[in-house]
Amino acid sequence: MYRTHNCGELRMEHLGTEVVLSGWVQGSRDLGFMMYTDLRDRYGLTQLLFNEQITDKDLFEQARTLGREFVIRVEGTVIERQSKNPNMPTGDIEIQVSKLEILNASKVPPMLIEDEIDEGDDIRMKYRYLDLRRKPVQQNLFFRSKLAIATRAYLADQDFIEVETPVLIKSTPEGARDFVVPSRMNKGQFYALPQSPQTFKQILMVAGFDKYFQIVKCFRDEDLRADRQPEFTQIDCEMSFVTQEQVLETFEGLTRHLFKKLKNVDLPKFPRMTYDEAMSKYGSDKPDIRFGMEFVELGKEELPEGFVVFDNAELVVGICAEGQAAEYSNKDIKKLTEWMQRPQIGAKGLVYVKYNADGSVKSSVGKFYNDEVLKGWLEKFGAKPGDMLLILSGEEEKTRKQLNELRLEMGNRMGLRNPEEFKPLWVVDFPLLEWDEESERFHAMHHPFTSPKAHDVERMLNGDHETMKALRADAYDMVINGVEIGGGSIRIHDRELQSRNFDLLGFTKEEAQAQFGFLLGAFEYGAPPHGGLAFGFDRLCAVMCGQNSIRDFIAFPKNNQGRDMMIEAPSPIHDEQLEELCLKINLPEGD
RNA sequence: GACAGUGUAGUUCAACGGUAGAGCAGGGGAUUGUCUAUCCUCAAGUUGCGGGUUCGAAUCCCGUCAUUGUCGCCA
Repeated sequence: MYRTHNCGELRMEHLGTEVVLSGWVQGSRDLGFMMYTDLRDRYGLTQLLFNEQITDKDLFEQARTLGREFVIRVEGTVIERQSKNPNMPTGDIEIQVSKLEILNASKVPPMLIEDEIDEGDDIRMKYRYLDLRRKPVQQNLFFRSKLAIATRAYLADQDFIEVETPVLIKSTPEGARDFVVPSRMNKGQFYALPQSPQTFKQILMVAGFDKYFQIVKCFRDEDLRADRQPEFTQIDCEMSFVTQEQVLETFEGLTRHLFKKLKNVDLPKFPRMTYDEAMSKYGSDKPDIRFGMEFVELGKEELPEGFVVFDNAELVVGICAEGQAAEYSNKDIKKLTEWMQRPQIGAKGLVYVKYNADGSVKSSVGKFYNDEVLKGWLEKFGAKPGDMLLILSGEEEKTRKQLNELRLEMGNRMGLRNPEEFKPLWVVDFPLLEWDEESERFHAMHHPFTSPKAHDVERMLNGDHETMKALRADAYDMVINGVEIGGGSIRIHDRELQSRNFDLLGFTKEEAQAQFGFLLGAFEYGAPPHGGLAFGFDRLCAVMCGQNSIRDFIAFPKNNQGRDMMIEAPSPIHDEQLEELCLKINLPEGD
């Protein structure tokens, strides 16, 4: 037998008990006359004692050979510590070891298995099996497991059925780039890995399953970020005979349940915000509403002519940073301006107006506007003495986007983005279509099966180009703390409307038939009204734990280049494999 | 594809253009209750790689690779 107890459970009540423990050597403290060794497993740490006066001499010498991360099995007696450690759950007891067996020695590990993570990502990923021994990383994965189990339990209780959908499916040109898999039996042809089970879940609705969910891997071959992996997990859901309202209520219920169950947090009813409101107040379709600092636009009446930059701007808009007037010297403003001018943000400049504590006003555009005008701005922004306005101008869409970045940065600097605080909301009424200047055609903002709002159907069937841009969809996103957690829509279940949508998206009848014929076919045999959504499961884990990177919630994540540093994938394959698949590698020049 | 940062001992980081050094880890020793023990001591380097400038390069320049973050991209 390897163990009678784990390394986290022994207490004073076990005094005198003969126990067997197995685990990893965390480290040893050799005081000469006695030696302490910490034994670790997933449940905790237990101190082993080797005592000159009691321990057999050979056993003591054997204990001295133990190195970090050796796997050992010990037999011994639970005894009370003479000097207790109140900081550890097992700190009152220790094991007087009578027998030690080295199950497996270990090389000196390249990193310390301690809670504090100091190493760079590359070494952590290369030795992920060591990194995963760390408590904080293990806790993340336990959290993820509990979240998945709680999700299944909740949805199953609401009569959802979990159905697995295929991983080898068909490539479609819409949306993200597909990962493709060559088919040996169908030479020259390829499967694609699903970007999501979208069409399958709709088919399941046509089949009458009514309420479906799946915790499922999805694949997108796009560039990566801290919160984006090439393979990631969704809680994918679909329901029949529901309105948008019922979908939102169902999954707001799920989210509230998960926060209560895993974080003991009672979330309030989620506020709703239209896409247009989110864009005009926050410059983002995923606003972080843990703090205010909402956008305020300056119109013609507040902007007498004189400052040519503002005079010619499509939009002049700013935020009010409370109590920051005294915090920013000219030099700080200059640095902030340079930060805004980085190519990633691309602002041309940044205008400030300081409302000093003594009531005086100072501004970078003081030359162009008198104090009366500036005070008018301060009033419009609701500024108090001590506050500072930060104002941008330019093309409408770009300027909003830039100000969003500035607002978030100021929120960070001012400590307004508390990771322990959770502010969810629904963003609703997304546009149906998005005009793409490059390809000069419409893209589906959500996906090609998204239903327009009922009152927009008529306009969609008959309207002109500008009308199309203004169409709104029954599409919605759940946002928590500025992170898009999930999104979905009511789908089109009417074949005519779906055809029109494909039309608008620039599909010919033949293309639509070739890509989505199976779904269109299914829709001809009685498709129920349906809709659903998908949550980014990795992101939900990270947000609930107040972290930005999803990598620490994935057991074996990939790096920025999409490489698995531990198994060293992707990798070349053998010529025989290529031949079997009728593939030839044709690298571009220079590689 | 673009921008920025990083790359030095196993690891985390220092080092004005002038002898590459410290903490942790590791080896050896001391140590009568430690708990990230402590103290003494030893060992450890292609400064990512390739060029260039210079009397002299970890440091400056060019290229390249790796890595992180961001933009583009991600219906």
